[in-house]
Amino acid sequence: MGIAERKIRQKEEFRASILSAAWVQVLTDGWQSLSIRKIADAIEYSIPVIYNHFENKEAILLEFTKEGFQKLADALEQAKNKHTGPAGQLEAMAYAYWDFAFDNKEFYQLMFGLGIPACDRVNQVIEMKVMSMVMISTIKEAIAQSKNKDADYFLKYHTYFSILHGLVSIQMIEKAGKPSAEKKIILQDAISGFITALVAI
Amino acid sequence: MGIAERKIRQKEEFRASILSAAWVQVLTDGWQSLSIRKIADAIEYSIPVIYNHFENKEAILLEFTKEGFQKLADALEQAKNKHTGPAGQLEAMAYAYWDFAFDNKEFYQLMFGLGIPACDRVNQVIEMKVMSMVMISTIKEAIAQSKNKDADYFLKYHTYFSILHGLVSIQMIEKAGKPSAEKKIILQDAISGFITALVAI
DNA sequence: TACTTTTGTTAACACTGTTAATTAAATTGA
DNA sequence: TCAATTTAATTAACAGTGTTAACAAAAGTA
Repeated sequence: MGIAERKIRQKEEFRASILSAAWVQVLTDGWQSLSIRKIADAIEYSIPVIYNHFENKEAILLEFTKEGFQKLADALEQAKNKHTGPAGQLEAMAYAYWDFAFDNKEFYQLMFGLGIPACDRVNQVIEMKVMSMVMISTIKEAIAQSKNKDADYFLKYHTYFSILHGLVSIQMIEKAGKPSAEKKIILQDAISGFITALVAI
Repeated sequence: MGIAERKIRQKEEFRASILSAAWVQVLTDGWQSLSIRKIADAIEYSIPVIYNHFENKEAILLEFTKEGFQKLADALEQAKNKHTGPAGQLEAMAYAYWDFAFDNKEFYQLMFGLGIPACDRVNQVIEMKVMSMVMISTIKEAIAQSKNKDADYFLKYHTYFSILHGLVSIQMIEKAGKPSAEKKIILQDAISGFITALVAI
């Protein structure tokens, strides 16, 4: 009797329709405004049916997080396979990473918990510009004393800032507590590379 | 008549008490669980009084965001002033940045919209490890072909990943739309520095 | 057909931010 | 000092949110 098989198939279809409806919501209004109620409304079922297929809202987000990392991994692998040498591969993967992030913004923001609220907020915080200025002035001095005096200070500032934020936020995502003192060598490694490239070259 | 002055002073105290109560909430349960109702409860006033001092919840968060950036700017400046050469300053500022982030985790997460949800999520996503493996294997190859064959591949992977994520997320925070093709030179700049340090040294 | 299991719905709970209408308090003017 | 006015604070509600217990309807099994 194929009844059991059909039921499994139907359950799978139902599950897919939930994810599909959720995805439409996300593309329209972002993760913040995704709600179980809206999904239920879109698939024209009552709210609790969704809980027959997903334990909670978090489980739905987890599904998309997995999908996102799978897509990213695929994109990186594909970029890697187009080159032979590891240096070229790392460069190609970097571009692929960048492209993935901005071509799949919703995925990326979910995967790394990038809250959009800060987006609107940060831009009206002049205090941030104070911080920028401290960084930029030092970068300018460094360039002035370096061999490559026509380096783009704003570019270098952006790089410096991004490296710092990247190190910190990846660390925060991966582990909850304070990072061990040893973890600072990651910072040391990354920033010494930057400074060397900035000053000595 | 000092009544007006007293009223202004009281209003300022009230405002401060709201922020103070909010901060206690944040330290206890994080940004996600901060609510107007809990603040009102803590200061033993009804809910709407809060709206006499802050336009909305976002305005309260904005206040803390400003404070956070001010603290960060101060920390950076202080670190900078302990050194004379720009290279040493940039290094010291990097450590100060790192320390600020982990000593003021709540501030940092608010300032850069780091959603904690991803924290719990990411750790149970095996798909992320697939992505890591693609990166790590390439890093390993690069090290094998480099002059410094006993470089720590995991450290280098972490650095590579952090640079990429930092560049992307800073870009996403600063501007809403897709970054122009020119913005890719930031990526090129940062990643070429990393690859050079990894392979050629 | 009668029984059992699965599936879906209604209604509610406990929250959230925000605001209109109303009452209480404080200040001002006569 | 007393009435009028302005300011401050409250109650109650609106429109949402995730989640779940209790119940009804449909489907499958004997």
